[in-house]
Amino acid sequence: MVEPTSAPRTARARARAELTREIVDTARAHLSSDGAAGLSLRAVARDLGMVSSAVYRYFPSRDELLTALIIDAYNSLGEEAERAEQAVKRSDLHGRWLAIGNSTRTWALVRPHEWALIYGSPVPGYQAPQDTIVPATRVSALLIGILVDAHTSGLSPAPLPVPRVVHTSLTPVRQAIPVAVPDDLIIRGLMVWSQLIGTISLELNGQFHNVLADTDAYFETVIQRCSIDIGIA
Amino acid sequence: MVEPTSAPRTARARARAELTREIVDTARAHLSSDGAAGLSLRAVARDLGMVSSAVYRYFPSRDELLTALIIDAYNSLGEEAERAEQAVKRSDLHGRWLAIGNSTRTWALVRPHEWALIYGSPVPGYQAPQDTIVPATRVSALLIGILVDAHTSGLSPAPLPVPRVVHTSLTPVRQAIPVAVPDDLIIRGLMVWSQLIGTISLELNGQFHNVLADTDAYFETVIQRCSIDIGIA
DNA sequence: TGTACATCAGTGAACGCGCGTTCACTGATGTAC
DNA sequence: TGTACATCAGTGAACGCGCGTTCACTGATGTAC
Repeated sequence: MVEPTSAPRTARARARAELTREIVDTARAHLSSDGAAGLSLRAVARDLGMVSSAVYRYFPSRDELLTALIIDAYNSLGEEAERAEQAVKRSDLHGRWLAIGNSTRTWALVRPHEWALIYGSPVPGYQAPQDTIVPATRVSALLIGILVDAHTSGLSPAPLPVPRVVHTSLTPVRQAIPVAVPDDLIIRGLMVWSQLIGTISLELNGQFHNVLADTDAYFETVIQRCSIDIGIA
Repeated sequence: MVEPTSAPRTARARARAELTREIVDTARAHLSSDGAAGLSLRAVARDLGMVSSAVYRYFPSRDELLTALIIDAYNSLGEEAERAEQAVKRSDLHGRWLAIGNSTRTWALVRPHEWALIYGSPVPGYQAPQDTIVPATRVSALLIGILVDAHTSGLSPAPLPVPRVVHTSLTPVRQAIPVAVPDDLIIRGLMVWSQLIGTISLELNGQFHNVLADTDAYFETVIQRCSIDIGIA
């Protein structure tokens, strides 16, 4: 949850922690019916049987509540993907990737509005603060781990040439990768990540209507082919 | 535009066509500031110097106006992509694909909110009607054209096996493809299409912050690599 | 060509609703001596 | 251990705002004879 209040002592502190959680939970439920733009403090308060102004004891504004929801969503997805990935034998790079892909999609299908919150179009008038950056990277960190392992075990595919401009453009990501990995592999990783997020978003947004009859089967094929692209099939 | 009023005779009809267009144009402008969920009939009316109820002479409800915007957006993107693709020599499949990719991204960068309207998360409480289906397929129709040409000129890459379930799942898309094309190529096409839409959406949603310094260069590499995947590099 | 009637665009008031946020307040809980 | 004071959660009223949609109406434009 958002406030890592370590072992609240007093009754007051315990009540506060609990209500904070209840507010966030209720807000999350509202997301499903009205989307992020329609998230309303008053509606949340109503559901909890409190007066709308009372919520201000817990969140200074509607946007802070939104931020809490975003952070929670990233963490929830991150935990799910980590759990799935860690259940696979370390040496099974292919299996680790499938675990990430499948758990991410499953998470998204269960919580389409939370997915939209983190990977959908930005909420107008809302600017995500710095606090969301770290939780946002948990899934990609797992993918980076696989790429690094693939590289150090010499599995990577024959690299394609990478133009100088693109090499330079990769400077920011490279910060997030613990060891030196070839530009080509980074690009393959980025493309596979885009493919994953993009495919899930297209499915959730209904763009596969009149295109695919069975999105489960298609998705399975997509992640299988992605693992060929990064040389871990 | 939405109403293909062929040669309006009377002054009244001409005025009506013009005002309809002005309403849509104004609504489109409002999209940029507040997003689709915040689109307001009253605000549009105010901007046009009319009373809010007058808009109901032109659009029976807010949702109809949204529908008009969606159809316009699909058509605008479709026209742009078609123009770009048709400027390339028919035999240059690689160039045709680059034209589609680049024109689509350029269109999206200029009109991020219209992009969100058609490829972003669905507007809560709004259900797109049938009228949007045809304009929605213009870009993918161009891609299908390239795939067909690649196949008939024997350019396609060595096909990977496609599971039976996936074959069946492709039934709906196959309706949209004039000639018989191998399952493998259809899947490659779908993946390339997802890669295109996904990459552009990730860029617009700010997911490449702290990842890529130069998204132009990265995108160029992505579409180059996509054309390898569909065997037209 | 001129008149009578029908159609239509735009007005202005109203209905009923929801929202975020502020503020002075009461009463319960926690803390320091 | 008991009391005095400080902190805090929650109340209820209010401010000022915006929204979609309906309706009876006026006056201009179009049409049929």
